[in-house]
Amino acid sequence: MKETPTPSGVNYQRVRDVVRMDILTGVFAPGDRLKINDLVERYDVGANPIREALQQLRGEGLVEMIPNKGATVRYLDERVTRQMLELRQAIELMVARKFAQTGSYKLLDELKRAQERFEQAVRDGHQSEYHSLNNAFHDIIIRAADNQEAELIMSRTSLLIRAVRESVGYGPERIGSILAEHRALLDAFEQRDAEKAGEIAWLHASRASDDLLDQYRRMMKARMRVEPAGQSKRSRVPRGWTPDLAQKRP
Amino acid sequence: MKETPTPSGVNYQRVRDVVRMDILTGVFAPGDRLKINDLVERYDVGANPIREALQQLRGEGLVEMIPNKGATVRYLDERVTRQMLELRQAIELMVARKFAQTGSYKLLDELKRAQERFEQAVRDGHQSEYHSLNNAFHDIIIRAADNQEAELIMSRTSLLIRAVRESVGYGPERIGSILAEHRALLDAFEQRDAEKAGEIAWLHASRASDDLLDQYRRMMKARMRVEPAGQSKRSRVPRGWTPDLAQKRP
DNA sequence: TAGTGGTCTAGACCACGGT
DNA sequence: CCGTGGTCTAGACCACTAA
Repeated sequence: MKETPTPSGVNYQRVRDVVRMDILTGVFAPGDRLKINDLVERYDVGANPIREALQQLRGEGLVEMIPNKGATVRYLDERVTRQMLELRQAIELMVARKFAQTGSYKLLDELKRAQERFEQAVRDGHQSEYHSLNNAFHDIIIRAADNQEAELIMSRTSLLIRAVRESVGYGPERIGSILAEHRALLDAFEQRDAEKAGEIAWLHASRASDDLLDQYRRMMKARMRVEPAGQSKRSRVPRGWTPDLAQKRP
Repeated sequence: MKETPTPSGVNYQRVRDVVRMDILTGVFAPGDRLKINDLVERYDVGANPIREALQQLRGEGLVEMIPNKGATVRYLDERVTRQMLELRQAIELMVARKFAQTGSYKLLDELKRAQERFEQAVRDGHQSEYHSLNNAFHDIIIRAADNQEAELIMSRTSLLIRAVRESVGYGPERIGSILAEHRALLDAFEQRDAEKAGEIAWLHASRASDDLLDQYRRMMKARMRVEPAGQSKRSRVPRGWTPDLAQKRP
């Protein structure tokens, strides 16, 4: 038994990790209030580790906190989703350029093998593996850029975007173009053409964005039809709650 | 008869804001330990608001925290600085493309006026205004992108990079090319040429990066000469530390 | 005005590093 | 194994809101 069921470390880390997981697995839905007392009971620790965990998750963009009002699971509206996707697009372009310029042949080989595995899975119709194999491909490129700041942003936004993505999966025609775009990217890398690689990555990310935003809108529309007023499992949102949390002091 | 000369809000926010300011104004230097007890005394609050403030600053990238070891002001080595500059470069490209595509003529006018003010200040030799006028120009472009995520990253990294930049200023030849690059960017915007605008912004950011990293290395070398090898990053804080807090109770 | 729930303090607890 | 300093708990305090 090498796997610990609960994360290790000091309490505020454990709470942070398990709340993060609970948010990402849908135990807490977007908009749900995260009350200190509920969490105290749920995780059997005092209020302060809870508060610190929530502050950290706020820093990760998973949670919104308002002084004297409390924390809620961040609600991703279309605008914020678009902003994240644009940011990812910019980073994808940057790391692609950098890979074309400085990526070692060893990494290029690794990338080719990742693509091979992806294509094989598609030929075999193993849909459940698409997402992780696609991620594996992009991770190699990103990690090669030696930019932890960018990596951090990519992984954080991945987590948030996964919530939207996980319910729908890829359409069959989209998979085909993903593979084609990856191959074009590999070509550009092999030619050491940074600008071309960047453009392909940019376009690739752009198509992925359009795809995801499409699905997002479809999801919203369906949800609206089925469930006019959402009510979550544990903590209910107070009546008259407005999802407008974006208020900032200029 | 209660005044609030210090930032308002709940304690952990006040502490966060004032510690941030103290870091950025050099009261706390990179590598300094931020001990809970010192801060408790300095700001006259309990440990927990301090801890929460530090957790938030950690999320902003200003502070490093290690469980059971404490917090230190984040030390920006050359690698991290480069990573931030690359990230900013990617974002500059993205927002420039977006401005060329969707920027209103009103904003374009605003941008031209900002550039005018910048050029005038250079003609008049008002060096102290260069930095803020340059920022003003770029801010217009970034804000037009309607991307709070990207804006947040730009402003956070600005704060961190300012610490390196503030000591040196711009060389006279660099200022000339900055102005030329801005004019080229304005041209591309006017032609609505997104790709060209992106490339100019990319190159512009690239030159700024090289410039800053150059100065960074020069600074390090000078520091090394003054303060040779000695003890490494451990125990950088003198024993009888206790900063002269003349500003504790104004 | 009572209730709910976020915030803060005092002090106990405990991990680590030095001697 | 003692001191320093980070972590956590219990409970008081206080902001907001519903009645």
